[in-house]
Parts: sequence; structure tokens; C-alpha cells
Amino acid sequence: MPKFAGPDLKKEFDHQWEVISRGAVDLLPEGEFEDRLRESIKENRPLRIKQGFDPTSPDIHIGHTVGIRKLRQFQDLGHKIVLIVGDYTAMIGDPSGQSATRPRLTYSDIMKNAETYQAQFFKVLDKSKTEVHFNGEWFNGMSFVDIMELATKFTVARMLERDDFTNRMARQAPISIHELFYPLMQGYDSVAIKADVEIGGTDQKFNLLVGRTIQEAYNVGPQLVLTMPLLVGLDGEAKMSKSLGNHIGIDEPAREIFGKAMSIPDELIYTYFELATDLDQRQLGEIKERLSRPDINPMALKKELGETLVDMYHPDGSGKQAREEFERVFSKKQLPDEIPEVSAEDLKRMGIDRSKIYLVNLITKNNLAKSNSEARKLIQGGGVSINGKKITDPDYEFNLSAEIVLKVGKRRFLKVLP
RNA sequence: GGUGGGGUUCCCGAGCGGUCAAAGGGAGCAGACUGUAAAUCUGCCGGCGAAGCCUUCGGAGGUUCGAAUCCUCCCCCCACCA
Repeated sequence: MPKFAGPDLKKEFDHQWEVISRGAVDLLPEGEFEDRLRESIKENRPLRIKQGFDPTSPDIHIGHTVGIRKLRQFQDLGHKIVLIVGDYTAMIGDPSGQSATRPRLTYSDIMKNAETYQAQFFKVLDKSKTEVHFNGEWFNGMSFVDIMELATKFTVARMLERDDFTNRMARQAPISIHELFYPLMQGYDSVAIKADVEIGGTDQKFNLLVGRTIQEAYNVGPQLVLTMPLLVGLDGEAKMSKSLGNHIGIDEPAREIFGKAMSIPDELIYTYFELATDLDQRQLGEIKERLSRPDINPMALKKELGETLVDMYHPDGSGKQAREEFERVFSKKQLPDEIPEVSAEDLKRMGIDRSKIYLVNLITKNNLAKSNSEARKLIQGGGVSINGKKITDPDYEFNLSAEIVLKVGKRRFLKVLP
């Protein structure tokens, strides 16, 4: 029984199309996407929207949320979200790095990651309306014959059309056979769950399109493809990724999220608002306008960004708090709200005699530096202070008679109680 | 399978018997300036309570007073040929 018809259908379609296409780079195939969405609305048959994640690291970052938030929008429009956790693909190992000696993940690591992934997904998605599958569900049971069967569905020539393979050939970088299987496996996921739409970053475009071919070869209607831009990391250079350390994890403490937002290059402010927050078109326009005004310090916008991001992943009001804390510590150079403390007993446990504390030792034992050498270098480089007084003697020793606050670098603090 | 070229500290990349913890660049860290932005400048950039010593140049042996550098075997990568 159609829920929408005539003018209502058009209105609903226009609304959905606007939401869905916002921020998207590709909506493929052109025309067909609209048609199938319209049909879905008309027949009140929700689309099955797929996105896959390999649980190779334990955290979701705001780069991932670009796609996940798009899923959320589909979800709010009444479509069905199907998440694929790539336990099988993760086990084989992502081959994209050149220095191959990446430690192979054990199955239990993968499952652990998969668990934290799921918890984090549902900070953005509505769990009750989301279907989750592990691709081991279908790959574990496949025989070699099944795999060969899959391999017949695609040609080498088409596989090598892919940009990054072409580039790697040109650069004489190795490409191993199993990498050629990656797109096939991802495509087979789409067969297994009968995806109507697959979402991915623009770097996934090829894989997503392979999915269509594979689906057709298995007589499943080919999926529509929606790509989202890749979020650039904090360095302003590479795409956000945990292994590059240029990410903001959605599970990070409020002050970390805020601080990291403050460290992005100014050029990225708008992009982050656009891709990582839920501001609407009008609000985005406002941001853009304010960024172009010479009388407005971009830092102010960046603080708003930080606040917005914090509020998305922490309880309401955390953003404001994080901002105040930031201003206190970094602008006014005062002490943070909460400083980790060590007591006399803690010191004893570390083997430190409080009547004769070797500063280097105190720093290292409390993980404010990785090694004694690093601690020494920090001291000599002027990065260490006690109660606001810079210490530059690497052999500095002192007697702890009263509470002190140790500061190492820009943001590592430690309160030592007598 | 054959021939040739390679594997150097986080990355790129010099070094080709001592003066090498290993040039140079990048990344990173710290300091100055600032807005935890950019640009710039300075210092650091294997470990050890720092004296000296220890570990490091694909792996294992060997030659030598002394090896990243020479020899042997092995592993891996690339190109061309088959």
C-alpha cells in the first residue's frame, strides 16, 4: 500500500533527495539513483544501505563518521542500514602499506576491535534500526571452487584500470595477487546482503562499482553508489587515519577533541564543519561568510568547531567546558582543572626518594617522557618547569617539601604531593 | 629458472674498512614569535643517573687490531629475459 503518491510523493522525494545528496561527491549511476529512490518511496520499500569497515584498529574517528553520518541520514529517512564488519578481510590483512611487515591481527584482536567498533557506531547510528553482519558469515564457508567462481566474474584488465594500481605499477611498487581479490570480496558482501546502495569514501569508488558488476553476475540487482569526500587529517595533508596519528577519535576525552580541533590548519575549518558536523546549509553559509571577513579571527570559528565536535560525542555542555578549560590552560597559561596527582606513597612505589628527587626520573617514571634520554633533552630544551619556573639543568635534584606542579612540554602536567 | 639492480636509524636517501649513533631532506618533539593555525628562527631527534658503555645499517656466519662498508650462505624486493 503506497504511502506516498502524486504531489506528496514528489514532496517526499525532493526532501529525501536533498538530504541524501548533501555533501556527496558521486551518486551513481546518474538518473538511476533518483529513479530507484522514487520507487522505494512510492512502494514504501526501504532501501538497504550498506557500508563496510575492517576492524583493523580499535577506534572510529571523525573521518569515519563522514560516511556513518550519511548512513544516519538514510536511517532517519526510514531506510535500512546494513553494516558489514570485515572480520574476514581484516584477518587477511590490509595490503595497502608498502612496508609489509604489519603485525598480523589475531582473531581475538579483531573481535575485540569489532566490539568497540560497534559500540562507537551506535554513538551515531540507531542500534535498533541497524543490521550488522560479519563477512566471515559467508566467506568462512566458501570452498576454493566458490572462490574461483567469484574470480571468474571480473577481468584483470578491468581490475588494473584502477588508479592506484596504475600508479603503483608506474612507481614499480609491488601488487600482490590477493590485493586483486579485495574488491571482489567487498563486492561479494553486497551480493550476500543484497545491498541497494553502498556508501564509501571517494577512494572506494572503484570497489563500489565493482560491487555492481559482481552483484549482476550473481543475479542480484546492482547497487547504487554514493561516495563521500575524504576528511583530511589534522596535519592538513593526508586523509585522516589512525595509523598516521592525524585523527580525532570519537571516543577521546572532551579536552582532546577540542585541543585537536584547535590544531587543524585554518584552511580546514570550513571542511570540518561541512563534513564532520550536522550544520545545515544556512549555517554553513554563515561560517563561510565569517571566515572570509578580515575582522574575524579564524581562531574564533575554530573554537566553535571544537565545541560542536565535543558536544556531538559527549554530554551536552561538555563543549563549552572544554573550551573554557582550553582558554585557561593555553591562552591564560593557567593550570588545567584536573591534574593527575602522585602521592608520596606512589613515589615510594616508583623507587623515588622524596628527599632527593631526580627530576629526569620523576618525569620518566610518570610517563611524561618515553625515556630518560628524552626527559633530559626536554629539560635541556627548556620544556620543563616546576611551579612555573623553568628548569634547564638535566641533573636537577630536589627535596620535596611542599606540593609542586610539574609541567612537561605544552600540555603534560603532574601534581606531586608531599 | 637466468641476468642485472637493490634492502641503511619513523619515511626518503647518502655512506662503501677506522675520524659512523651513521651526511642531507621530510616527519616528529621542545623553545622563541603567536591563535596548540600558517610562515619564520633555534635546539633536539637509539638507550643507559651521561663517565664511559651498550644496541642499531635484511638474517646467520667469517676475514680483520677494527665492518654499514670485504667474503660465504640464506631471506626479501625490483627490472629484463624465459
